Amino acid sequence: MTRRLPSGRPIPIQRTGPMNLFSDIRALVIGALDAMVAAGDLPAGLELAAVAVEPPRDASHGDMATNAAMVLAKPAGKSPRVIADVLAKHLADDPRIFEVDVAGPGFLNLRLHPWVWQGLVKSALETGAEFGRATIGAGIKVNIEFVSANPTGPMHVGHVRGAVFGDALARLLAFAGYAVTREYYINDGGAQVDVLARSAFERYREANGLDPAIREGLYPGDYLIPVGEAMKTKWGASLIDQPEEVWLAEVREFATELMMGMIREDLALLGVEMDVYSSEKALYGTGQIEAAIKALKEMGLIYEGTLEPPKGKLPEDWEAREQTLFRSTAHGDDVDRPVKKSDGAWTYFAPDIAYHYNKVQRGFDQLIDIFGADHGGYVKRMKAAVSALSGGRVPLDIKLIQLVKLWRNGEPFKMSKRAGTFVTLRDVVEQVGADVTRFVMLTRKNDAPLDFDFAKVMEQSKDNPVFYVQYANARINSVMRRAAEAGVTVDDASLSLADVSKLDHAAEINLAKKIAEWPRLVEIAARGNEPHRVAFYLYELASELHGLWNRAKDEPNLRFVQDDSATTQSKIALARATGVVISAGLAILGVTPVEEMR
RNA sequence: GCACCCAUAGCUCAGCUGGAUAGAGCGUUGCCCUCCGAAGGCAAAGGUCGCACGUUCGAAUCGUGCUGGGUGCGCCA
Repeated sequence: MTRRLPSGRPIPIQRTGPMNLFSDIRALVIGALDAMVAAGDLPAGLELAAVAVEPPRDASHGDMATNAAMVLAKPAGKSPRVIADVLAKHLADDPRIFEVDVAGPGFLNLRLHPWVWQGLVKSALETGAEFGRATIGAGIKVNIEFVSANPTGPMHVGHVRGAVFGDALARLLAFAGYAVTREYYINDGGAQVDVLARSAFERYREANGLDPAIREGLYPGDYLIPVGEAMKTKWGASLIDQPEEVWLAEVREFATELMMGMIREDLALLGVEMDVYSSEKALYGTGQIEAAIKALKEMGLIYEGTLEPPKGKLPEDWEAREQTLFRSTAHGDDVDRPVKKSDGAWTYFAPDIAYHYNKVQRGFDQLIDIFGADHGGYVKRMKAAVSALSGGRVPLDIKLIQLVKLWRNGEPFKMSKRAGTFVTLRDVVEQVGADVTRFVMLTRKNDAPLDFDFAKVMEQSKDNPVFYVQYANARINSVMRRAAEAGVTVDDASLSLADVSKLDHAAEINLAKKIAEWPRLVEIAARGNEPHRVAFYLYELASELHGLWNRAKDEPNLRFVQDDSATTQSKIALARATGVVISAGLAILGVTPVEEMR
């Protein structure tokens, strides 16, 4: 039977099937509202942006709910019930709609025919890994700057969360249709790289058989020993008796480069790859800082002045001094910020302004910075600078990443170089693996602190969300193997032709409904720059699958593998569609799906 | 003193550009293993969403003011 629209026109066969059912149904609602305007039931020119179609909180209310009648009641000057009643009649004409009812203050609850959900299983199989890919990004060029750890040593556990978050956000936005650039800002222009050079020089003396003098304030880490040896290979003993002025710049560059090599390796261990590495040092002496400050000056945002001392916590050596200041208060900041120290040298903020100016000039439509929570004080001034330098065109979103609290043997512990409890990124990845590390780091909102317990994240039980999700995928693979052994063809092409109308049990439809939420979830997560939503969704999806599985103990007709091979195939299609979404979700988190639990 | 972040069940946390009776896991209590994988399953109890006003048809969600915790506040990066 050919399905027809209310107009009588046959519904065109969709090659890929529905993708985002929620936006499809929202389009249906908008269309119906337009028809109501045409029929004079609603005034023209209504703002429809607030009309939403969402899953109801309580599943007993139906499959989807729309608030259209309530948000339009006031502007239309009609009671919500009146609008809802007419709208319901329009919606009921659509072949996908099984039932519409008006509830509460004017909600419209929709129930869809089972074939809509069953068809979605097919869509997921046909589109495979692309299922859920969104277009809301519309090719917008977004730059995500993250990690940006100082190039003075290996990455430690404190850097891991930001690295994982940034990378997952990049993957998420790419999946949502943005053109994403991952970028690392190398802080190689400040005093800390001089300290690095001096520390490396002591290890160089050590490599030449002399006692290293690792004074207070130098970096004591062993990781500099190979740097000293590499210096010996390069320079022999020729630098040993030279004064610092002779070697500092050269050694600084040499050591920084080796540190960056180490950091790149650390990132690779986590599966993080940057597209661009930008150097702070490269901004000095090239006129870029001066150009950025000049641009601000031309807007009247740079002046010479004296800052008020902070109230309540007056530094002991406070002394009012005139400095070059950026009028960040003109763009939402609380006080103006210095771009030059009192001795005339640039503050750290100045090259940062130039760097963000550079990103704006490279043509990015949106900037995202990922900072540690301790850099919260920089948010307003950085936003002010970007707002000024882009003429308000380029939004800057700054995500602050809260601390990770480490637990071992049920006891919290703090990192300390002296106590030997300094935990490197490498330590973490080698102990628990990159997949577990990544998943766990993404099971919290970025602005909530996170507990990381080395024992718990490795635990193989349903209490561990990593395991729970991976186990769901393993179960899917397990039933597919069994089905194949029973002689059922289970490749995606065959499965997408399976008779999905056999999936008529409520528990099966519920799983299909959860799958249907995936494209919508991608959009919501991308809109808010919130990759953690993917992790929570995957947990819920896994939960639906496990629920169906457990239910099959009492109801054998729910088992994935049945005597009849056609029935098996349709049930495997559902399992496989779930697997497709789990794999797609894990790919956004940067986690490898496992096929078997061992 | 000021700014930013946080506050939801005994614990750890979700909660969708404001939506209906606020959810999950752990823990507690009670049942259940001949069953595609019991490294579990089913069910129950458990909440003035920190407090108070306000906006709204409707507030955990938005605004203001408090309380409590965290982070930061020129001459570090």
